Amino acid sequence: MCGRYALGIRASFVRHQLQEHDMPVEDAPDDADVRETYNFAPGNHGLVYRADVPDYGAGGGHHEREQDSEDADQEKHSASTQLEDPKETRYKLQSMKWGLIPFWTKRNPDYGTVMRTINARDDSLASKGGMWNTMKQKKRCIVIAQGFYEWLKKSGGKEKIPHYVKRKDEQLMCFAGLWDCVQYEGSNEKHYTYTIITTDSNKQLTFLHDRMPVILENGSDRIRTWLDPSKSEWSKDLQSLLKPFEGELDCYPVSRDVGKVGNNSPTFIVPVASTDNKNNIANFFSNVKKSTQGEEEKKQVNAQEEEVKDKGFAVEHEKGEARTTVNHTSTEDNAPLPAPVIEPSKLGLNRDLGSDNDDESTAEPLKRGGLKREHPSEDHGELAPAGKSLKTEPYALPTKSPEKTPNKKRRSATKNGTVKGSPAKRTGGSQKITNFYK
DNA sequence: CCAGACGTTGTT
DNA sequence: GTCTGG
DNA sequence: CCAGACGTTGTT
DNA sequence: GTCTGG
Repeated sequence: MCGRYALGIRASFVRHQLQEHDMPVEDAPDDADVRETYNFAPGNHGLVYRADVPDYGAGGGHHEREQDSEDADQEKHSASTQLEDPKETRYKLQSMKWGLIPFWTKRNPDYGTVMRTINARDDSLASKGGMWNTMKQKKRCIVIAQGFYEWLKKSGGKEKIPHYVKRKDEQLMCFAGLWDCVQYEGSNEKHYTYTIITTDSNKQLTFLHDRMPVILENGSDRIRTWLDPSKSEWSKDLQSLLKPFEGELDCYPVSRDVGKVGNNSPTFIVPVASTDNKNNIANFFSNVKKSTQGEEEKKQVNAQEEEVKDKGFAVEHEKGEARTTVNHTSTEDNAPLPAPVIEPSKLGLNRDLGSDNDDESTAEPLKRGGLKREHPSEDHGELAPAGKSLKTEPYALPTKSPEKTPNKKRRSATKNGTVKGSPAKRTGGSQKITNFYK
């Protein structure tokens, strides 16, 4: 649950929104350090809101390296200083990578890859030990999103229909989360990562799934409690915050295209046609026209909807929702939240942010196609992805010399064993092989 | 003592 | 790092 | 979370 | 089926 969400807004906009909700932001990352996308996936760099406390383990903190004791002392000191005066606590937005890697991880083939740590169960936090132990005391945070996706499984799990869930008031969605900071052996680079806490679904969403992210009310005392760095010990207070969302949310089917991670479009958070979807565009039109028999109407409606999409006009329009008139400024960038107007040229455009993995294995410059539609004929050819000409390239990639050992064995990321060869390998340059198995 | 796990989801 | 299992 | 790969040799 | 990449 909650393995994909929408963050099609800029850090600077988020900062503004938070501050309007009495959530101060003393510092924020550059827009460029955050993956601004309607299709935010694990491994991407997202936005985390947290108390500005020391990283502690940040570099391991307890590693036997360098000025360890000096470091620890200093951190302890500044920590206690802050703990004594919660009112002086500063809060900030920070860019972090989704998929938590504990500070004690030794090397790259990380925990996040091997173990799935994009989520943390509320009940796992309740129990004593475990890997969340250190983080739940001093590294609680809020993960910022516009809303999240969930795939409804139909016909025995064969069919998966993506749904989008957002707040009714169009405000940012605040997930309860945990963060950590790690420095791998022999490196000075800090890696900040986070996880989103999940709990049981509320009644509204049980039809979709049995789990949902913990959503805290913007600017609420609950958020303040959750982020309060002076609460450095796990308590009933804190545990009791991790409950299913009590308010009502918006939830509706969206384009299947969101399933493919490379795709990105503001249409992903817009309702898609479906007969039992009250919010969708098709029904909007059918209400206007209110008439005629099924098939014919359907066709027309669909046609109109496509039209709407292509024109870049897509609104979820109904019951006079109070829309907080937002940065309508430049058409240059993605408009905040269910965009009233969407730049046509923006549709189906992948923002060229490159790979969002900060590992050494980054960069996959080619093959960044546009949004694939179900009806390719609609392509206006307006955007020809640069680098389409694989022909001219000698190789698909300047692959790092493929590791000669294709065995599955992975070196532990948490222990020091003696293994020769470079750590962390990914095999590149693979071609397509069809149906070997099965 | 050391070695190894430390997680979630979903599917069966 | 911390806890559990052998 | 979903989509997509799932291989080797030898040559550059 | 299972693992990796995004």
